[in-house]
Amino acid sequence: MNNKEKLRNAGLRPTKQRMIVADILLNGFNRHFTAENLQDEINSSGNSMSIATVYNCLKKFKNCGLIKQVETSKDTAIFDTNTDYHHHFLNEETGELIDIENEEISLHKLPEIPQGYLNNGIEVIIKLKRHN
Amino acid sequence: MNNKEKLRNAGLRPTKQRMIVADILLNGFNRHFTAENLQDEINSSGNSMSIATVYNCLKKFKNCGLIKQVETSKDTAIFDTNTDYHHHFLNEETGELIDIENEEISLHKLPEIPQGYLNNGIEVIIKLKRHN
DNA sequence: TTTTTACTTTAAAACCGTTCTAAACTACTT
DNA sequence: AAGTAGTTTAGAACGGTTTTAAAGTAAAAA
Ligand SMILES: [Mn+2]
Ligand SMILES: [Mn+2]
Ligand SMILES: [Zn+2]
Ligand SMILES: [Zn+2]
Repeated sequence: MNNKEKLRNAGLRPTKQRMIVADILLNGFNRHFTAENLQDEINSSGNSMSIATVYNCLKKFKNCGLIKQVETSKDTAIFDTNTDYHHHFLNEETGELIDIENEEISLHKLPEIPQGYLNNGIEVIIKLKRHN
Repeated sequence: MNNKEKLRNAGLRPTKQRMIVADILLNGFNRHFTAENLQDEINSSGNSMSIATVYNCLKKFKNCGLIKQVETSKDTAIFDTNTDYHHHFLNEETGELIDIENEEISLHKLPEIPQGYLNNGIEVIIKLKRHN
């Protein structure tokens, strides 16, 4: 499935800007990135895009499930092209994230979900500190 | 141990402002809160404090381990008086956090920590969606 | 096709949580 | 009491993100 189809499939109009973003993000190589990272990459690919559009686009992609946003308390939002169920190591000094594949971890015994709610995703973050 | 001792123990001067904050936060009842929540509570207790001092204080308390900060991608930092090892349910719509005690969950099989790093804390977040 | 409609992009301003600045103040040491 | 190191503060600055509103574009209707 090409990127235009992926966008249409997701219910998004394949605008010029969304295609540029899709070409960068949906190429099979996974990455963690910020809005600014993405805009830099757009610029260095010879294109350009307003930061508002970058954010609009990321919000749409996220709501469609084409990308995810990682749960961290960093002041900058971090997105993830890896939409599979997986977890992260977080280097708190640098903010760097490293994937933990689902098979590498196992959650035995989960707590009871509060009345009236559904489990809508589990995220495990293992914070890392540099060893002396 | 009273609050003044707790502060001294932590290597912090027991200033008037820190005592006000300690009286609110270190009373044995755990809570999740933002800087603004805390300032509101300070105000409604008849005291007042500049927002810079609230943030300074929270940073010191956090660095001393008197409180923690929860890992979430909300745009406002959320602090936690519960410093025991525990986890959270996160209602993504409202931002509300609910504690998951350590005994309620069990992580079997942890991934190998990357070379040169140490495990500096694990946080599990179970995102909740309201059931239809 | 042409026209209409809804959606999208954009630069710029606004927003908002948080940090910085630098001067006044306070806790502790001598 | 005097000295000094640490703290508080109002206000400005900062940085990531969202809003605004006008111009542009994609899809639908005619
Ligand atoms: Mn934050
Ligand atoms: Mn954020
Ligand atoms: Zn990832
Ligand atoms: Zn908690």
